[in-house]
Amino acid sequence: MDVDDIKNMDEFASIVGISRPTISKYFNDADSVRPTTRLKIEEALKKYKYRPNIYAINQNRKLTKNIGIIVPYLADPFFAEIARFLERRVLDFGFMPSLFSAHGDTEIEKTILDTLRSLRPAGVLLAPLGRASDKRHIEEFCRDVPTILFDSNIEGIGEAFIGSDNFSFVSQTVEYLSRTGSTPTFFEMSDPANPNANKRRNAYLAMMKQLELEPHMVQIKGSGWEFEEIGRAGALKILKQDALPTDTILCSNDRLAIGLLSACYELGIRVGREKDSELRVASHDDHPYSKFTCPSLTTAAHDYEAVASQSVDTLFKLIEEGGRFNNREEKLFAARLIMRDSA
Amino acid sequence: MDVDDIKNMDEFASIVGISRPTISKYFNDADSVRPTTRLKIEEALKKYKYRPNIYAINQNRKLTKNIGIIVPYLADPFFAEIARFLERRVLDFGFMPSLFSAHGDTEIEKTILDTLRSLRPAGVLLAPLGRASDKRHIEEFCRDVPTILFDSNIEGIGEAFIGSDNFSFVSQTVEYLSRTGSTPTFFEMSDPANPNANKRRNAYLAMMKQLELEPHMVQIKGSGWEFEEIGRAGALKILKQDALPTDTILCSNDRLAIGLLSACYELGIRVGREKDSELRVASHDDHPYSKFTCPSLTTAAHDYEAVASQSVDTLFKLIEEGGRFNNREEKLFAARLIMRDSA
DNA sequence: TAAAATTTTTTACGCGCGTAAATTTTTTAT
DNA sequence: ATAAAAAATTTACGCGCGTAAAAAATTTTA
Repeated sequence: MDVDDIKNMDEFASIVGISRPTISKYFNDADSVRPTTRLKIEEALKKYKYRPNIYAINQNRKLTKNIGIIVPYLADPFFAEIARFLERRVLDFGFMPSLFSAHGDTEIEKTILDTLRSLRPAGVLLAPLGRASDKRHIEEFCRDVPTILFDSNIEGIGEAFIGSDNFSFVSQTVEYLSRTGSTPTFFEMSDPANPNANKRRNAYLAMMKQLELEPHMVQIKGSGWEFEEIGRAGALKILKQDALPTDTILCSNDRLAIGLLSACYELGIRVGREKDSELRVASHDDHPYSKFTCPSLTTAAHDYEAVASQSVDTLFKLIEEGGRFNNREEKLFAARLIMRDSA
Repeated sequence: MDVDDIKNMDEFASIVGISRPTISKYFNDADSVRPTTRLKIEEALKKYKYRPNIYAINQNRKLTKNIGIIVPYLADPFFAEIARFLERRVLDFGFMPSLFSAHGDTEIEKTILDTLRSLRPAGVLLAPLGRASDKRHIEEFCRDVPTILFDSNIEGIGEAFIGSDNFSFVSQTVEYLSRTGSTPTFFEMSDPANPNANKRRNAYLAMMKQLELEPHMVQIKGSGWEFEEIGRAGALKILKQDALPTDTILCSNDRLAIGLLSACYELGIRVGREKDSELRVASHDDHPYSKFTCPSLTTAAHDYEAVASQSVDTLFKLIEEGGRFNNREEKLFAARLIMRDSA
């Protein structure tokens, strides 16, 4: 008989013939009870499919089994992808991920933080908006909830930061481009909201200096998270003016590059590393779509898996240690150069 | 003084000088208390920033304020986009959205359903995987939780379905393509997991019959959710064999088209409606990236806003009516033809 | 100003489970 | 076999809030 009108743990306990506290213990850690009783419980579980009430559980536990995951913009496949890895890994630890997107909006990010606080999560993985974030708000949140920052760093906020080593990204692309052709011109937004963008700019300048090459920058205007459109509009303007200092472009990120490549196509500018090409284009991130641009995009790839794993592992280490680290760790992962047709 | 060591509603009540049941009433509906007391509560709320414990609330309410949102694949920007609209609208109703992605996996979809059941949500918005879904599992879920299906229909499951009118999509593209050039060949996966794909195929055949044109189909192999890669691989094969019946392609969806366009580019096949073009390509969905393909993609656009609004509105109507409709409504929205450069 | 209607308070109980302490039972080691 | 260790049980309390019913206070209406 498939009876599922079991209302509470008491009823279930009396059906199994085991006391409620033991059942409770089982649900907190299945290995903490004797194998024979565990078997009895699990057999009964299949017949009667009872589940403890989540709200009653979390009301009494000091620590819930929730892990908050916040990304700045989920419509960006890059974040959707990393969120996927994070979710999986959180589930592996037997915790429950809750995914939120700030949709590029400061107020939404704050609201999410407030909401999350009331969920009393065991920990939070936060990729902040960046410059648009309300730093004080985040800081206050981090005082109450064990939080790991990823992707975008905010100095001194959160118990640790896991991200990508922007210098590794840019040094590889710059080295490759300058070795195989003319000097790369750096293509970016003039006033980027993301801290990685600034680090990439600095890395470009440092790398050019190191190679004793003259740096060139093209900075386009735009705000918000519609990077493809910004890149496209900016590129159309620059290309029509014929204002490119060199015939090689290094984009700050792939989404700008996607926009730039569409502009090149529209203007009939051949992009690639072949002889009849007028322009080479490379970029950073290995965006899920960079394989399908025209031509396919040479780029520096994140190690999604590593960043996600390290973030989650660090968070659980943090939780185990009571929510505080003695010193704020920063772990950065190197890039892997992906050679495709655009450069 | 900014004191926030208020532990429970009792403490807060005594600080405000109002009884706890009244405070409780206020949090359930701010308008249900006298304006003067409401003011008193809200002033105190600013000073002491107390929030009722979410778990204790939901334990005793028959109905929580949670709304589950499930999409099949969040790394697809189409779903990320519609999820954004849904979240916003749910928040407007004063409810709390919880977003989940099945990541294209049947088991994950089932797990999400089980998880969601234990969250006792007031209602659920579900875009199922499609053919890969465990129909019985979903059906069982729908018996317990008021559920609206969107995007992908499963006959008879859920209290209503909100989606796009595939015939409207395909009829517009077919009509346009056949009027302005040669007969469109339908490009699709041979064994699509999504029910919309089947409806689009049927719509294509019906429309061709209506126009008294000979239908042509190119069906490529592939499974999973990496549609761009599938489209690209399939297109490379077909194009290399020179096996296209006509010089106009209508893709079942934009993601396949993105892959196809990258294959065309690689093979040096000029796509567009200009005289020197060899191929015209059109598609359906108005994917966020279809504006940036090379050339930009002529497509039929979803009314994201309308589908999202209607879905949420219908869900709340359902909740108000106690979780059951007398007859299962199906509401379909027409497409809008977006003319770009590819056809 | 009194009566009627509304709001608030008081009182009291229950939700489903965590958890601690003391006791009993079962398992493992000697 | 007996002692020691481990696991399970019993007992009992608390978490923070919803909610119902009755009484009291306030506001509105006549």
